[in-house]
Amino acid sequence: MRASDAAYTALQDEILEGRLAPGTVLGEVGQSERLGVSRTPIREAFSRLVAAGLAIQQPGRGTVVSDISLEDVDRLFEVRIPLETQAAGLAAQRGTPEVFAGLAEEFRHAQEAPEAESHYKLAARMDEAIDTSVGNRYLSTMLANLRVHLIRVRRLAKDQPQRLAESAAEHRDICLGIASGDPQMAEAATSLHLRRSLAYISELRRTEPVPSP
Amino acid sequence: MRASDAAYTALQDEILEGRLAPGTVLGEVGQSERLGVSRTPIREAFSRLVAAGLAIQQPGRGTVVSDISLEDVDRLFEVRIPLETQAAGLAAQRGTPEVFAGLAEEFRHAQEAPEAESHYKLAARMDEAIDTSVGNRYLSTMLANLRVHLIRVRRLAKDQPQRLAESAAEHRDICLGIASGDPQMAEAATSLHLRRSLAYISELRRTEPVPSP
DNA sequence: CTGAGGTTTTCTGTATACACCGTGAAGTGT
DNA sequence: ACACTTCACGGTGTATACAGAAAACCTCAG
Repeated sequence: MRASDAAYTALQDEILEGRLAPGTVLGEVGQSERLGVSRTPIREAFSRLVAAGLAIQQPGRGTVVSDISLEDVDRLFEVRIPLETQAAGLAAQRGTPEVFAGLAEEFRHAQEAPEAESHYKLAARMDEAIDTSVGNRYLSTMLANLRVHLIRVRRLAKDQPQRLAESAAEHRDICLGIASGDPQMAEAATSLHLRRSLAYISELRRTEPVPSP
Repeated sequence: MRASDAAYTALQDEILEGRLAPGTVLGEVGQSERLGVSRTPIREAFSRLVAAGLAIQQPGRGTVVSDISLEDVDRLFEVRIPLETQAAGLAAQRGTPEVFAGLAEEFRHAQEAPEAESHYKLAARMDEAIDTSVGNRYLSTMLANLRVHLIRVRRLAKDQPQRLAESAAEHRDICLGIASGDPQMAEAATSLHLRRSLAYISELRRTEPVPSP
């Protein structure tokens, strides 16, 4: 493992988990001392953080953790909905039906016993299956970039068990649509799922406008 | 101007212009001597090239200029069509109609005297107007990443004057759709333009499968 | 002539030293 | 008392030196 990779992974995890709050100023020397590596790998890690959108470089002040709020959810979904819809449609055309039929079955089980950790694990496997089925590196890269930010959003909108069960059912519909080989069905199921997710988060935002002062 | 920025700009230009052919191995020491800077800025430039998808890091061999072919056009458009369609629709909802009405007028003039340089300049201005109208940094970032690759594709598919005139007319339709404030009209015009562009490039590929041995 | 093993060379990854810029604070002059 | 200037400190940007590893080449044996 390269030191720069380790530094990037550590910093990314801390930002995604909220341990490094938005607005925190990251100094090269400070982080190099804290993580026990030289400034060179830290610089590379900072560059990658900026490229991923997790931090921004302010001239003269240094690198600061980028801000994320529930307001960004709308803008994230404006990109996510068309991209994931397209991905699902292409997966329906090119994927192996048995793979997604199996995933649908797993989501059926997950629907009965909603649990956040395993749910997101399973959803990640579905995303991976779609990625490999589509076989488009440009699409995969963009979706990967998006998912990093979605992890931060997920922290802001803590899911309730009821929503998790609904989400599992919607994921199952997506898998069934892909397995059936019908692009429009897969696209419709994906669009429905994402719009319901967005509606759920928007409802949360309306209920409690400020989750953390 | 930082040395790392200069190095990145120089390398990006050379890759986009084809002076650095795909498959070329870029050594840190070689490029540092050629560009007259140290290895440190070169390393940062390489990282940005890899992040942009213009180069890939092969373990042990170094950084090589990524391959681009007419086969990639299909995959690029699989991402471009949904993203640009979404952007046009959002611009129709949020943009200033007068701006796009003015752009439509400019495209009408460009349609009468097709010229590649000014055409792409004008198209870039339209993209910029859409970006600012939408006001979504995630969408803007992804479109910017895409456009880098589209420049390389443009080199492979040299436009004929007839196609340029058609393209100007299609751009004009997009601007008129956005100016009218009708998202669906803007989306339809965008989808039509992109699909016709793709069809034109696909026709080129069918005609001359190997543009450069 | 071919293959395997060793050596050499060149590469990247990391650490560190130095220079420059920007900012902030303190002191002085008005 | 306020404002302006200057000095100092911390920061990033860049250069370079060193270590480890991998690949290519050369040599020797079969």
